[in-house]
Formats: sequence, structure tokens, C-alpha cells
Amino acid sequence: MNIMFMGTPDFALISLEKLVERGYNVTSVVCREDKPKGRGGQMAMPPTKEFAIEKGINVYQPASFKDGAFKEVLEKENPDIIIVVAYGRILPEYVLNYPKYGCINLHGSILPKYRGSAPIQWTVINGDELAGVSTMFMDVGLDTGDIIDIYTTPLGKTETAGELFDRLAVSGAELLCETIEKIKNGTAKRTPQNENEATYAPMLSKEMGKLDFAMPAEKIRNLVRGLSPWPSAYVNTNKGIMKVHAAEVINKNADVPAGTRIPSKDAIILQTTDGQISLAEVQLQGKKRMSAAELLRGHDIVIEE
RNA sequence: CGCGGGGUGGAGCAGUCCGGUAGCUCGUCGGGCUCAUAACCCGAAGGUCGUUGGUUCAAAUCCGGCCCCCGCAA
Repeated sequence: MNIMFMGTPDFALISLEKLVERGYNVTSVVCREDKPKGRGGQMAMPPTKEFAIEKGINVYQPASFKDGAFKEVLEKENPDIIIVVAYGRILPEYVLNYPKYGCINLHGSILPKYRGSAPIQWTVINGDELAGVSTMFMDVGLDTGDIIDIYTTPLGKTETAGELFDRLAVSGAELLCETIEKIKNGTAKRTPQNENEATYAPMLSKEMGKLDFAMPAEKIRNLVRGLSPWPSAYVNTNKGIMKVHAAEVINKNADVPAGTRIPSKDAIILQTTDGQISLAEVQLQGKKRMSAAELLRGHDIVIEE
């Protein structure tokens, strides 16, 4: 079976590596264009491209799928199946319909929940009990295809989006292999998604991370870990923007308005509408990430706004 | 050459503009006070000030090269 793999970031790389490792015949890799990265603004290859080059697999980075420009590539590579993992672009119908076995997508949620670009983060932000990955036959909609397999796992109480990402990348790669096996021997089942249960997980924005203490402490904590490590929660202070990498809920209440700083020499604690929240792991702009206790030894921090 | 901040005892910072005794808040160790609840008091150890050249009577501080860390933007 001739496999074309479409995927760009590290999450996709884990799957690609596993497929190659398991001996699947990955003959081509499609990923997004190289782009400037880091402080120097140097051009960098996507992780999947780097791996593909190392393994001598053909790499394609189409700027667009419009006008059927990609058709030549399909004809040349002639894939029996296309595996899509975090590619970052919508595929047109002519691509979806090309491979004999169709296009299979690995998605970071328990579909039909969290369709869209940031399913893993939203699972954490909402503090769900269960996280998971799904494989599906792609159709023209956004993550609306028929489900093949689902893997679920309990979300850790303090697990961050970054940590869940790493776990699901591995579990997802495993699930993907199972799904491919089923497709190969014709035992893959198609289960249409229940539209009534569908939810959408929109892209994350920087502004989402601004902490508002006029909500329950638990929600704030989930937002903090859901936005870790990117784009990260933050507050404004007298020393500039301060990122909040980890926060802890304290089941205490003081008779003060939400947002009030609770006096403490070695912790940054604020009252919320329900309980208090301790900003445990923080990072001042231009500084390294450190515990609140460490930060307070050298800085007088005043939360603003 | 995308913009910017930084490297000072174990931790976090000040000192750098305007060269001249190594400072602050903690931690550690020893002692005291005492029960308190943001505890307090006394004492001690611990630093080639990222690295490398230069200027100078004298460099953490001024000048040049290099290494490393971080924020923004993408």
C-alpha cells in the first residue's frame, strides 16, 4: 500500500516516524512551506520535512491546492491512501477523492467534540474528564468525516496542554496504525458523526490568555494549563507582562473583591469569585521562567488592571 | 543583518550612565527568643561580577571580539 503522508509539526512527526518504523510504505510527505523561525528569523524546515529528507522520502510543499496544481504530484506519486495529521490546510475534493482507500485524518479529540484547529488545548481549558484521539475518513467539511477508531484516556488533574499533546501524539500514532491495518484487511467501520453533539475548537489567540480573576479559581487554573506552553496565560504587572505557566487553586476565601492580592511573602495569591488562585510558576518578560517565590525575592510585583 | 531584555556568593535582584571597600531580599550553617500563624533577634560560611582582549594608577562599571539565556514579532 502506497502511502502519502500529510503533516507539518511535531505532533505529525510522531505519527510519521511510527509509520516508517513499522515498515509502512510511505513514499511521499506533504507539508507546509518553510518559514522563518526563532529570534534570528532564519528559515526552518517543518519537522516532518527534515525527517523525510533524512529517510530519502519525496517531499512536497505546495503553496496552494487551487487550480489543481497538486494533481501532477498525485499522478506521479499515485498514493493508495493519504494520511493527514495536523497538516494545517483544507484539502479540496479532487485530492480527497484521489486515493483508492481515501484520505484518513488523525484528530486530537473525541469526535464529534472539538472539531477544528485546537482540540487538545480546549479539552484542557474546559477541564474535561476524558481526552482522546480519533481517526476518520475525511470529507469536504471541517473534521466532519465518518469516524473509524477512537482512543480515550483520562485527563490528568494537573496535566497541561503541552503534556497532553505529547501523550496524544504517541497514542494517536498507535491508533493510526490500527486504523490502517483495518483498512488494509477491509474491517474498518464507518460511523457517521452525531451532528447534535458536535462542538468546535477554534484557534487560540494571544488575548485569550489574559487572566480575569472574576471567575472561579478552577476555571482560571484550567485556562492556565490549557494555554501552556503556548500561547500562555498572562497578567499585566508594574514590571511588564508576566506569563503564568502554572497555577494552583486554594480553597480559601477572604472577604475582598475578586482580583485582590492576598498578602504573602513567597506567593502570588489572588482572590477569585470562588476560592483563591496561586500563580505558582511565572515568567516576567525578558526573564526566565521561575517560581513565584523566587521572583518575589528580587521584585515587588503589583498586578495591574 | 527583524525589534528588545539579560548573564553579579546556592536562588531572585541592585550596583554599570557619572570607573575607586561586593550591596539587597532569601536560602544554608551556628546560637538566642518563643509558641505562632507574612514570626523575630544575633552571628557565620560562601563571589576569578559569562568569556576573552584592550584603555587606565585602578574595571562588575569604559571600548572591541566571542559564548549562553529570555521576551516580542513571524
